Parts: sequence; structure tokens; C-alpha cells
Amino acid sequence: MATAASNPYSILSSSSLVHADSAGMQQGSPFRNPQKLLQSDYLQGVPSNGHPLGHHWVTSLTDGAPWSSTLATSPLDQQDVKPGREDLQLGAIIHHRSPHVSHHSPHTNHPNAWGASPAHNSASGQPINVYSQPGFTVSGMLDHGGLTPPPASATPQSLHPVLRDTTDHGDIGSHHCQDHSDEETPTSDELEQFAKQFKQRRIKLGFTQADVGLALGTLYGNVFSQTTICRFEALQLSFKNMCKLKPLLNKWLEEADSSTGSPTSIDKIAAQGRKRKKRTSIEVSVKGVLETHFLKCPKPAAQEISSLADSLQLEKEVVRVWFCNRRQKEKRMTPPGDQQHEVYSHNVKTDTACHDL
DNA sequence: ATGCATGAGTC
DNA sequence: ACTCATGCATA
Repeated sequence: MATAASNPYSILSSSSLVHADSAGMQQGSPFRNPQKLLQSDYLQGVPSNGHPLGHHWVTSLTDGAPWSSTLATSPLDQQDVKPGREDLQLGAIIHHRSPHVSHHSPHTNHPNAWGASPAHNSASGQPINVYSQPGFTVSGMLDHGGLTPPPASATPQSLHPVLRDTTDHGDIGSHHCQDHSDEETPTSDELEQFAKQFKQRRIKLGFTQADVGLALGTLYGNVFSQTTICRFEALQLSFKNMCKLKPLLNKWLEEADSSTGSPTSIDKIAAQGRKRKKRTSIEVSVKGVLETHFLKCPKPAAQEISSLADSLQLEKEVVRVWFCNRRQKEKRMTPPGDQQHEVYSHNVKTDTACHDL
């Protein structure tokens, strides 16, 4: 049942005290701003040009392949913390980016999966230098792990997969990829590795995802919820978002790691009553319909949303949000069910709308 | 772990 | 009105 249209929850004269800096992490943040180009990585909207990009991890400088959910590799690795998996042998499918990246326009979609980064992390080497941060001094991560020896981290010897030197891409063209003296944009591989390692250690240290989120707040001023930490570990965030969070989590890891045993003071932030709309539960049958529409047209026009909402007897807003969330989900990297193929990749001609009723 | 929701920043 | 980052509430 759709909730009533009246939204009694919008009142709140709430004093927004939490918004501290959720979005603005640039100033005062421990990390500078390594990912300025990331923004261009994936052109989000690009409606003007009408780029039908289904997936956009068009990294320009990150040598590594951007993630694009594809392939039906085994997605299970995100569930269990086993670092030594070798499900990545499908090197065959690996997309191949043209060596001459004159202008990497949004290739519709590269067939490469997240976990497909092979080679250097499971079978042979595995020594991924997870910590590419400058501040990371290996206080004891690698060797003091007496009881928690990361199965996959012991010999840091692998080569750095990322090697963006003076490869000037005409793409964004306003950055010089030469001044990367600090942590740069990690590759998807690095992020994946880090996420796994992070989860492992977090668990070993006995912290919950919620603990970490809170700790980040007390430590660096950026509070995060269990949800976000969870998504980070599961790689269910956008590339850019992952890049942003990694430094923080990395620091926390160092902290927690060095102070094992010490009761890290975990502050508790007062949870303020936030008026929120009750979560609407969409029936499965209705979801099916939405799903179908989504495949046909991931970006329905307002009018279409209205009619759809009408026929489904849902609030227009609910439908609109559903589509938004659905799109966002598609953008994520780790496929929920590991399906590849962007169903709707090329019909986005005119993003304006798909009128075909 | 995820579905639906909010809000800031954009276009 | 959309994208994106995030999270409450819930399965």
C-alpha cells in the first residue's frame, strides 16, 4: 500500500547538525584531493551530448581498467573474506583499451569485471600493495600481524599496476598526471583488495561496521553509517566514492591496528530524531512491472512516471525514486547478481525519454 | 545486507 | 528533475 501522499515528515525544523561535512570533505580533511579527475571518469549525465554510455568507468589516467560490472564472474568473493580466490582467469574477456588513448569517449561498456583483475593477487603473487598512501608507514600492518596474518599479504613485491605518468589525456585536460606525489587514484584492483583486507582486519579486531562508521566520526569528523561501511566493503559504491572513503578507512585501520587492546573511545553521537517517510514496500508484482519498464526505459519522462505511478497506484514520487535508485544500482560496480550485459545500453539515444507506450 | 528515502549540487 | 553520496528502517 502506498503511503499517503501527504508527507507529514517534511516539517522538521530540525537543526541539521549532522551535515557537518558529509559532502565537503575537501577542507580540513586528511586527504587532499586526489580525485579530481575521477569526476570526469564517468560522465554522469551527459544528456546534452546524448552519450549512451551504459557504464562509465572510463578512467583516463588510471591505467587499470575501470570497473564495469560485467561478466558473470563469481561475485561471491565479496561475501566471504577469503583473499585467495582464483576465479579470475577469464583474462580472455578482458577488454582491451586502445593503447592510444587519444580520446576515450565513453565506450559503451567494457567487458571487464571487477574481480577480474587477475594475475597479481591470488595465484602467483598476491602482494598487492594495498597501502599506497604516503602516510602509511607500515607501522606493523604487514609484520606484526601475529594472530591475524592476512593470507594474502605478506610479500610486498608486486609491481604497481598503476603507472600513469605523463600520459596526457586530452580528455579532461586540465590536470597533469605528473604531480602524483601522494596517494593517487587507486585502481579498481587496489580498491578491491583494500576493501577485502579492510573487512578482514576489521573483523579480526572485533569491530562492527557500525563501530567503524562511528569511529571515523570521532577520529576525523566524518561519521558514517553501518550501511556505508558495509557498502564499502562490498564494493557497492561508485568508484569515486570508494576513492574518497579509502583514505579514511585506511587511517582508521592504522589506528585500530596500532592500538589493539586499547579501548578506542567510541563516542556515541546522539541520534537525533529525524522525520523520515516510512519506507514504502513495493510489492513484488509491482516491482516486476517497474523492472520491465526500466529495461525498456531507464529514464522515463516525468509524464511517463506519472502514468506509471497511476497504473500501479503508487505515488509518483515513489516511482521516481525507484527509478533513481535503480539507476544508481546499475552504476555500482559489484553486480548484485552478477549479471553483465547492460540491457539498456544503447537505446538511450535521446535521454529525454523513451516514448513508447 | 538492502530497499526506499533525503538532500546537496548540477544541468 | 537528475545524479550522487548517504543513511534509516527493514528483511
